[in-house]
Amino acid sequence: MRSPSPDLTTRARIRDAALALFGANGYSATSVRAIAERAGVSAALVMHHFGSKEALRAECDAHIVDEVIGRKEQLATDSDLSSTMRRWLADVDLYRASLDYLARMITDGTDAGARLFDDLVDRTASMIDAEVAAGRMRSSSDPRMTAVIVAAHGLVPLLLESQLGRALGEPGLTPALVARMTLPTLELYTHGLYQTTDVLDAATAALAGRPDTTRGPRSDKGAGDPNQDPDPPPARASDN
Amino acid sequence: MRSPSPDLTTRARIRDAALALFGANGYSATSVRAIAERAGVSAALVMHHFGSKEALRAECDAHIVDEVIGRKEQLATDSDLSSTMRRWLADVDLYRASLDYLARMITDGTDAGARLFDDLVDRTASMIDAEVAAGRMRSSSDPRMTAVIVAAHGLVPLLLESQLGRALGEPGLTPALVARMTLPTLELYTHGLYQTTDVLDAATAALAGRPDTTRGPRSDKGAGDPNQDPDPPPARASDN
DNA sequence: GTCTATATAATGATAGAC
DNA sequence: GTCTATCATTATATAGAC
Repeated sequence: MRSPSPDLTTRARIRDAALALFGANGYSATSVRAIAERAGVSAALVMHHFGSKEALRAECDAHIVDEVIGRKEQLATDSDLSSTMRRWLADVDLYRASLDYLARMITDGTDAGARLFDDLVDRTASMIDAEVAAGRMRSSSDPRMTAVIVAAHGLVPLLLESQLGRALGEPGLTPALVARMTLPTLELYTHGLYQTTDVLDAATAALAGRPDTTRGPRSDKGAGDPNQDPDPPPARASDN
Repeated sequence: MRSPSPDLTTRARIRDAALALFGANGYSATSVRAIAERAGVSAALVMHHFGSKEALRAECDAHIVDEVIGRKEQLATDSDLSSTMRRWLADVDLYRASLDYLARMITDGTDAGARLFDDLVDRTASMIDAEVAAGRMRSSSDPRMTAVIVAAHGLVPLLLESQLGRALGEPGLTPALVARMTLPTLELYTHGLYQTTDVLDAATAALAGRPDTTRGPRSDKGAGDPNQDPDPPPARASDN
């Protein structure tokens, strides 16, 4: 499973070793010694090159950001988080270390992770704006929030890599699973999930003020899909 | 920000302190000493009660699972992850520690986290099945995958708590933001994002075999929304 | 049950030889 | 640039007094 360590400088080999271990086990669960061992050098050499464990992490952050923004990579390619993610996910096994590290950056609350996320949201917002202007996407009642939600949803394969894999009977996120996600995702983004506008109408009415009048033989709370029920219709309390 | 430590047994106070610190900083970044200090006891007492740091973690896991499944809580309430999440998110500030810990359980790849996720997926699948049968939701081309995706999307506020907050100009995930997410989420689940079925049709055709015929003046890859482009139409390579 | 004191191991980091 | 040897600190965990 280890990369056959190509022809890199020692410094780069150490950085890659750190990146892989930080990504797999987290920053504080990874010791400088473990990184050194994986890179095939002494622990002292790691310190010699980077000064401190924290500085090594910073260099990993910077390296991943460079990879995502594509400062090196083949020049023609798109150069944002979502397109890089798509490219990496298409060859999950090859890029697992980078994907894992990226996921930790975004969840661990580092500055670099925050910048990546904000950039992703901004680009998503612009993209949606353009598509709406072109008549290809619907406009939302809250474009900024919608952009945030869509951006966040796109990160799900990254954040839940192993869970998605296991829940679908595979050891991890395999290329086959990534491909299999495409259609259902597009279905969701094309038709939604609900057959009718009942739930949306009820929520709109509830937020507008009154408990909603258009409700028929309400089947009770569907019990499912998270982020529902803004505040479970106050069982007629305020206006009665 | 600390809970004024109510009238709990020492053992429970230690467990709550551990839960808060594990959730906020992660397991390996949290020392037994720090837990002891927060609980107002000696480090030795922590070991006396739980035997080891790892055992303490196990007890935290078990406690959160109990809270989620609702073994104690008010009896009438629903008792699964998604309804508990909804309840906790409605009072984010009060339940932040539990929410943070839950997020780590699910991403850290522990057994307990895996069980919670699988349970969430199963319940989501059942819910969707029932709604589809009742004519309130659309059926998917891949129900299992759709259930996994919907379940995963529901976890987003948990996993990206701080990112969502910051990207929307607030210090964290506030109750106001949680409420603000409802409508755009329902819009997405009701109408989708795309105005037309073009992208979905193209993907369906591409996956079916040929590079798709129904395509008009394709505006090029929209560059946005992750999980798109199953394999970017092979720029006529294989069939030519 | 709760503490102080301590054992033992691992950690990040430094010194200095080659 | 790279190593071995070592330091100072912190970690988990134990012993034993109260």
